Amino acid sequence: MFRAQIREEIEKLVPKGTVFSVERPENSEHGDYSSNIALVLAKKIGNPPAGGPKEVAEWMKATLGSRAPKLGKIIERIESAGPGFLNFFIAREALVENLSIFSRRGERFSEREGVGAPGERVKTERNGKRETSKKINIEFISANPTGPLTMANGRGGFYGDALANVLSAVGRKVTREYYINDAGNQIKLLGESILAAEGKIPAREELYKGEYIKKLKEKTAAQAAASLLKEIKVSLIKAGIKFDVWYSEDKNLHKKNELKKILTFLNKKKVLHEKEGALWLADAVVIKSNKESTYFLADLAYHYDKFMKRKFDIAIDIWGADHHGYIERMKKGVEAIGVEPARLQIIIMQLVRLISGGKEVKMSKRSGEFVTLDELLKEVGVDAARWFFLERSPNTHMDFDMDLAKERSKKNPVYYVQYAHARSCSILRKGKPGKKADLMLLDKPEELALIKKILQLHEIIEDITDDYQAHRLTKYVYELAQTFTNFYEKCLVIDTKNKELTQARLALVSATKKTLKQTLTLMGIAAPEKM
RNA sequence: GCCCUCGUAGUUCAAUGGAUAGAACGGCGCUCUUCUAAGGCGCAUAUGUAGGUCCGAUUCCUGCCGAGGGCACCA
Repeated sequence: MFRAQIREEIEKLVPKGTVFSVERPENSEHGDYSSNIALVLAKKIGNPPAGGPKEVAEWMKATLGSRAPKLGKIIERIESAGPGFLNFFIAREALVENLSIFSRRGERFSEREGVGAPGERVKTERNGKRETSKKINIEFISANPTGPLTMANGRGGFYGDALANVLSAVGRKVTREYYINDAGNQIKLLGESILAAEGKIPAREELYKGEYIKKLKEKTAAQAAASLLKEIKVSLIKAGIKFDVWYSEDKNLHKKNELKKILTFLNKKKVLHEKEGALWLADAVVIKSNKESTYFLADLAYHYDKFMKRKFDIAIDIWGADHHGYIERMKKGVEAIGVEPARLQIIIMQLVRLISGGKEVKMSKRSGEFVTLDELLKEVGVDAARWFFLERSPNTHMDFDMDLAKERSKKNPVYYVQYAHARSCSILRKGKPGKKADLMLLDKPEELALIKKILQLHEIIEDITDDYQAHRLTKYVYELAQTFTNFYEKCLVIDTKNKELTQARLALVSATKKTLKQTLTLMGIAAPEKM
């Protein structure tokens, strides 16, 4: 809200296409928002007025101050500072007004409203276009049904789930999808692994081992895959990860002859060529010399289905780090289909190292030595597991310390945040906020800091909508919990000697509680009312 | 050998090219006869290395060192 408005007003004054920042400075002395526009502008034009960044900043300050009635309401003052920054200080009236609008809203997001002030749609893509109606397909986990989900699948799983939550919260039409590789070589290997475990055929290096294979005896490959898929679904329910579509490679592509159709389509486009008896698209094989199709061809058919048949505007694929080499091929593939490659967004989740007893636990799905998602959840709980995975940026090679998650569970940040929520509930049990609180009574630094923090959720959501960096949620909600706790320490909420102030503070606590719960809900983490 | 990701405090991680590089855990010292002490306050400690671009680099580019992962007519 504030950030977008400041940006809009500045844009009116500068040449079109000028790239500048409006951000929250770390140091509060630098205002609530700050912009580097003077630095950028001084270089581009020395005019008006001729001079360096500082002069430009002074000019911007004066101009914004007098020409922007909209800003006049929300900005108390503008300062030019440092090497040429423009610092904006939000007026208390504006904070209070927005908090009061915010307080009247329900606890859940409404798709129509988006997040933030009611009636205000989230603007995205930085160019201000309203794109809330975009259809987005988000495909994640998609582990082969050749074994149970591992804890590493949890990382992409929780991340994808939270990202999907955020995108739906701003009104995107989100489809959560799990692609089931129930055709091809892996399934064949699964069948042979069972036979080998039964001693019917000799064991080989590439076959799956592990205890779970033994439990599948007597089953055909297809039966085993179906049974494993069922287990995967149960694990996902336990993890609280929801899917809208379970897309079977076998049923939706192979059985429907889609591979042949995509081949014909690509042939017509003349993008395929023959080499050494195989058929290629760029430097990847689509039909092997033995006439079998490759996984890549199936993936082309799958993405054709996503973009052309089901008409998704954006497809987000969340893959493990071991697939990074596949990105370029896939991008070229969708381009060959006739889809702008930017519509395919691939997020790579780096590998997770599991640390137990101070040592790395080596895992390998094929050898059957791995920690399953079920085991992880049983060990540390869903909330802690979600928190730790969501806390990290996708391209961080993260360590997951089991002992830390268990032993120090009381000091886990997730409990700190949940505790803040429980504490706010406890206060609200003792005093109910009335309808008419005079929020202008809130003027202590701790109160204002808390209001600002609450109103920031809107911007966090907006940022995630732009760049899919869902790990911002954990950082934000932790800061919110800290800001609230700080307020709690300094400001007595229920004060029998001052009923007006009590009402105002109760309204603030109520807004905090809602915001904590909303954010935790986006992350799929419980917000307990008592702890 | 080629490609991708990463290298920040004792540890695990933050930081759209911006101002004094933030947290948490661990360490040390304080702190409650007010609504949840699972709390609060204070202190110490960091950008692997050598260059380059820029008014400004943890961020972009190049070399080197180190860690992980990919380099199949597997999926």
